[in-house]
Amino acid sequence: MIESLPASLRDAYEVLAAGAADILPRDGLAERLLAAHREDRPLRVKLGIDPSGTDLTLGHAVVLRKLRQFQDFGHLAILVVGGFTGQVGDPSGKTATRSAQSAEQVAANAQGYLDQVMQILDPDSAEVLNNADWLGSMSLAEMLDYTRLVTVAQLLERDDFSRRFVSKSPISLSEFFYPLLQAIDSVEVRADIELGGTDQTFNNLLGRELQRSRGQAPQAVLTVPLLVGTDGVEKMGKSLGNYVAISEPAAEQFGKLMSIPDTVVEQYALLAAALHPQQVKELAAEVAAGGPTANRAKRRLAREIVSLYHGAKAAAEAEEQFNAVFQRGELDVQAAEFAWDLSGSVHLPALLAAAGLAESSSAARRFIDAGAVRIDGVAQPAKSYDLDGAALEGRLVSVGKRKVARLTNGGS
RNA sequence: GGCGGUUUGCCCGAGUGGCCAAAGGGAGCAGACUGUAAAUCUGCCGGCUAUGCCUACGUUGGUUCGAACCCAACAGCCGCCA
Repeated sequence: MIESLPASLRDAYEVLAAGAADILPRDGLAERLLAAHREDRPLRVKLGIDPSGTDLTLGHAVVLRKLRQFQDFGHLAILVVGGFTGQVGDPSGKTATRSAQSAEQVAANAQGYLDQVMQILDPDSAEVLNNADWLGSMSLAEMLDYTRLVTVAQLLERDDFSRRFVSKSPISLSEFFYPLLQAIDSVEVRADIELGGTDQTFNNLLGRELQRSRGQAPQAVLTVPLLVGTDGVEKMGKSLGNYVAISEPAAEQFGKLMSIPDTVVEQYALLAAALHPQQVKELAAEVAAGGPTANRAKRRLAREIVSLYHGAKAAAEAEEQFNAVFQRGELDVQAAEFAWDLSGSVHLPALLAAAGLAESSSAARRFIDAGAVRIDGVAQPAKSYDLDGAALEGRLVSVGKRKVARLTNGGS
């Protein structure tokens, strides 16, 4: 199948298949690409989204980047907002019943969420639909008709359900409906392909069944893997503090990306950047070479990713700032200002805590004693907690290499 | 419903009446080295303008000059029985 693709589709296939955790059925993607080519129409590529209030991270962005690639090859992104399913709560990967969101909450979250999503997608070839529009008005008879296509045994095969079943923790009937509802979406939007994380595999495959029953060509399913966090071990997530948010300043992103372990550079290049699979291979080889070559490769990766969200110019500036601060050991001259009463004697631990450079004044003392606190780059001696305020005005105070503030006189 | 066990800091886990802000490990943070990578070494890892004070060992109450440690009740978790 893949071999039989015309040359013009080969490259598209290579790019679109790159980084996928799974493509089901195996030749489904190639088959759909061929069909679109034959019929001279764009593919309808579905992605279900559950707007949450949070900032998008590079982890969330993986599947969106994949969708963007489809757009770049002329296909149509179909975003299905879970206005209805959000009220049910996705049981995927959960070990307990998930708290459902009200329709109002979903709507409130949707706008800010979509704004972020559209930084990655091309809004001109994206359709945003809300599944409340068809699920909300569906008759019970119609619904029951769909339920005939799924058996309980099938549902129980999913490991999140089976684990809960075995351990006798409750599974509400509404949760059983979730995969079905999501599958009905595929019928409604006539999806050619559905994207999702690996945890969505079951739901997405169910879409095929329902489509077939309604006389549609079953969608191909393409799942993407989870992105590992900047620590290189755990999955990227807010609670672990190992994430890079797409809305973060360029310099922050650059720095965080430079700190990822070598072992995950290839993964990031594949999943978080917009590089051709060929370029990813080159990058991986450079990292494996070690030394300065590896460093250059990682820089390139960081530049590529930062450029996606802030543009090439900002990425170059971020790298320059990185060089200044971490390579030449200069202080970040663009440090935020912090106003504090500098008349008379100043208690440094209290100042550091108030400026957010330390979590508490006790922690600030520890930093001072450890030699991590510098004033204009000069390490503060241990146990020296009280300083003359007049000598601090306009100075740069730093804790470690990342936390810096410029002091100004003010405050109460 | 009955009996037994268990509950310690971000996580794991020692401690069973004063020497306990609580061993050890992991994670994390800082310093040295470096490619803000890895590996390695060192220090820190409850709060407080601080040679002391305060809060903390599931919750509440009690015994005691003194409780993470003993007692009681309650709650959570685990096991056995019904």
